[in-house]
Amino acid sequence: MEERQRLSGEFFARDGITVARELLGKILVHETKLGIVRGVITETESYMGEEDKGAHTYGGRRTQRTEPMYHQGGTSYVYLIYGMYSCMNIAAMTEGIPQAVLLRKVEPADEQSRERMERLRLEGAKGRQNISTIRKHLADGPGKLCIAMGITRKDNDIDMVESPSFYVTEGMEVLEEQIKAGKRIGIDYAEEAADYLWRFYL
DNA sequence: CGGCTGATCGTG
DNA sequence: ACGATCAGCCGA
Repeated sequence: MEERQRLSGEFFARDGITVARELLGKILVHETKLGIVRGVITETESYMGEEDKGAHTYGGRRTQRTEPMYHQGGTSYVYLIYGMYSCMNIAAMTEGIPQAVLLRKVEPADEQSRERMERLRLEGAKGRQNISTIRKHLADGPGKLCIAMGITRKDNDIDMVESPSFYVTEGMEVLEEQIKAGKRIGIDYAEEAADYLWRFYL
């Protein structure tokens, strides 16, 4: 298989909106218990530091949980949501500036990845869902994305610029006009910030 | 397809 | 107590 170039520290050292837009079409790579799984990123959201009412770091909340958001661009931030799902983010900017990009959706990058993602999702669903439902909604949400790519909180606070098993590579070319924007999901409490068009998708 | 709701637990 | 969610169930 053709090896693609890994994204550099410079890529992630930019603001969270630029990184969220530029991540579309790139390939998230994770070594799982079933082997390597590759997913093309097709939906992201930006969380913009201490001023963003929708962000965990709003008001400068630097706690054990939010610490990875403060780390250098390219650091993973994986947290537990609603008691049972994980959300996967990648920090943007530099140490001390807590911007991050939530990964909301991926598509399998190849057939082997598709098979592995289906198996991981079947396992994660514990028999509550049939294979056709899983195929239709393989990784189309932050929780499902994490299950499909085998991402857990063990993968929190990883330097994705250096890690041998968790990183992002170049992928498909994306033109500006292919990028759509909308309101972020699930942050109705964030007042005016709930209306910012900081969700990006293809 | 759209709206509503229970599940479940680490964090502050 | 409270979620950067999901899946099942309902009605259209």
